[in-house]
Amino acid sequence: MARVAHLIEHHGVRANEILAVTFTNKAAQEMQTRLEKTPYSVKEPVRWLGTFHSISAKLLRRHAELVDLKANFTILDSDDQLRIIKQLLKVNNIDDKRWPARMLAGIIDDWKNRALTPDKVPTADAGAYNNKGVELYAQYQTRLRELNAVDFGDLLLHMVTIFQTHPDVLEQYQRWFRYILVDEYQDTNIAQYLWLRLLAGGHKNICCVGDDDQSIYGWRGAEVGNILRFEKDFPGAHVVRLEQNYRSTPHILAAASNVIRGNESRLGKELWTDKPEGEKVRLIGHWDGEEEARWIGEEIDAMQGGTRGVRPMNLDEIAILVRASHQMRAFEDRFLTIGLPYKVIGGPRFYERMEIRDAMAYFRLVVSPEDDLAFERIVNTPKRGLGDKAQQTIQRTAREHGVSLVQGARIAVEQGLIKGKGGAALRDLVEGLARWNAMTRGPRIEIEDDSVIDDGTAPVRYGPPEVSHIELAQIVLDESGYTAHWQNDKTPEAPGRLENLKELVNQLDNFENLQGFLEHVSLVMDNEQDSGGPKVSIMTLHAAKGLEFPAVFLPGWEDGLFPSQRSMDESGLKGLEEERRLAYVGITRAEEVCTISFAANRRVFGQWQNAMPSRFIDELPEDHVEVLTPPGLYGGGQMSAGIETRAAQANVYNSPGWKRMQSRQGQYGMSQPRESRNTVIDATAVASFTLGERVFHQKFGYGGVVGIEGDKVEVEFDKAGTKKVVAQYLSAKDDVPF
DNA sequence: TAGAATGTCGTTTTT
DNA sequence: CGACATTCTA
Repeated sequence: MARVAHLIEHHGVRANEILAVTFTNKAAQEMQTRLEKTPYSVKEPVRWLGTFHSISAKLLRRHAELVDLKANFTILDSDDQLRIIKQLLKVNNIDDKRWPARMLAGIIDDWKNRALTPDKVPTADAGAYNNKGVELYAQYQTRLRELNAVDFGDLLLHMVTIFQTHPDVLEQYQRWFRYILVDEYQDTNIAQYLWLRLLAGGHKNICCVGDDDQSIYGWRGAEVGNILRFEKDFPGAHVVRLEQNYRSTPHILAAASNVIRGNESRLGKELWTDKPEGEKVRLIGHWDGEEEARWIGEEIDAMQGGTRGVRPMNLDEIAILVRASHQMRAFEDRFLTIGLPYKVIGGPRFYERMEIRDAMAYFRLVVSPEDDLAFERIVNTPKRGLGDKAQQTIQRTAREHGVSLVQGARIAVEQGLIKGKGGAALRDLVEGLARWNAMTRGPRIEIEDDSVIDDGTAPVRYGPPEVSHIELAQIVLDESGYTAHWQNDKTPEAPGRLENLKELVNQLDNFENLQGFLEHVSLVMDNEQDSGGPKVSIMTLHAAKGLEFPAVFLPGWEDGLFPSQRSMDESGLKGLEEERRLAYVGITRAEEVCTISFAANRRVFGQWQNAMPSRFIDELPEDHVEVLTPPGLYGGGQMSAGIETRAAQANVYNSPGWKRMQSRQGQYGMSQPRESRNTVIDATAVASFTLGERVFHQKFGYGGVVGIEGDKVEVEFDKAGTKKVVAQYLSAKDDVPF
């Protein structure tokens, strides 16, 4: 960052000649604030600072017509994307059981990450998705154009295409962005790399910051090769190695270094620091995931109260970093019960919530009535008595007339194709949409020819709207019945959803019109409202990239979870090494205190499963780690309490009259617990693992496969939940005394 | 058509 | 377990 400021200060570079690119919005914000805090006198803001995606979106709006789009295209999220793909599969008579839509979405994303348009997909990939991948990809792109929409991948891909096919446009931006700065370069994929290389092609004033040991996005097409090839791409590049670390204590640094040493493919570097020694990295094992959450909760309390032997910590200084987002739940549950304030970062985003997406769909339709996806989403939300049949009628009418769904609906209403209550409700909706759309503009002025219909081509202009976009948004939500829908809803979530809708409308204040707002929401907005004082952060290791915290907890270090079994199965050693880099990233997020933990037992899909401690734990340097549990047994003392708790819980869930309201997206109504679930057993066994020279023993339980140094006890359940020992290769309890 | 019951399957990681 | 699809019922 200082580098940017330096350019501005000493080389007469103007702030708006700089293009600064990050991967995440958080990093962009961070850059912005750092820039403001810099010792240099930056007078004007760096205007072109943002993520690859947000900058690409801005550029693409200027040149949309070059790729057959209109400037007001909508940006689809992965939900919309999936819906379109499902529709395509249906049209093509493809069984999405055997060939899931998700898979195709992944393949398409992958191609887009590699900057491959349908015509450029290499023949080697022709077999993808049952030989139909490329064909469907082409259809998908066509459909997106029809909808005047792009997905995330398109934002970059379209810009690369434009740069490649329109040298004049490219040159304009090469002149414009005379200096380019890229953060986290090790995570660029091919599309991003081309994007950068094209833009920097003329002047080659490009500065990239990155660390090959922190490359954790291989699965998203990131190419560490980009960073290794940098000097070749930009001959004469000056490489600066930064090996002094200003963040972590020596113990933490040593732990991280020792783990990452296990990787074979790396450039290799030795980090050092002149920070005071601090405390060792701490390691603790637990009986199960709930105990782990409980223990961490207590630790945080103690840290906050200053009774933990380290300086008193503010909740903002503490983070819990998990491998997979499902791990977050145990912590949320626990922290809610003990009233510990927390925030989930990078969890479900604000705009991904059902009510926000519904509201946005209404806004989208108001702004652009041809947005069929938005129409499909809200025709029957709130319930208007328009079921499958009615919706099919609308679809058919639209198709017959070659018009959008809204138009189709209007025709269907006029021709009386939909009878009864549904018909009346649809008429209301269609009329409402027309009315609201008209409210986005003021009165029509400068009519040159009365005979010209306002179809978008007529030379008409409008005065300023009479209603502000904020009022309009409120009107749309109220008149459509959407607000009432949630007011009448009795589920416990309803008040929160109304609250969110209010927040959504409030946010509009920061924008000039609905359009600008829609763009912001789809690209930037997250659920961080940062209100109500300091909070513990809970996030994935991936989301923690680039961040730092005085105190970090790293739970769930079990083989299979971390390193992730899937990563190892799918990518072998490469996968394992990426997992190890993730471990490295995790440890190095900590400035002063780092606590690693694991649990012997965890519930997976409602079944108890157990796991060995992560192999990365074996790679921790003994001298820099303090093991909190004595080398006897991990979590042993908790066992009986654990089983009692769970048995009690199972009784509640399995009691015959027990019912529960469901109130999730799309689903409604009551559901009963199923017999075969919530099984509990009390089988225990012991396994050992090593840390440096020392051997530790760990007790497992709860059934499933119980591992003992290669030998095992297997337990199975029948439908009624009766336990049965399938195989017992070793007598568990007798082997290790405890 | 809406709601209720039953069936099936999945947990990496994200802009 | 819980999300989602499918099938059954009023």
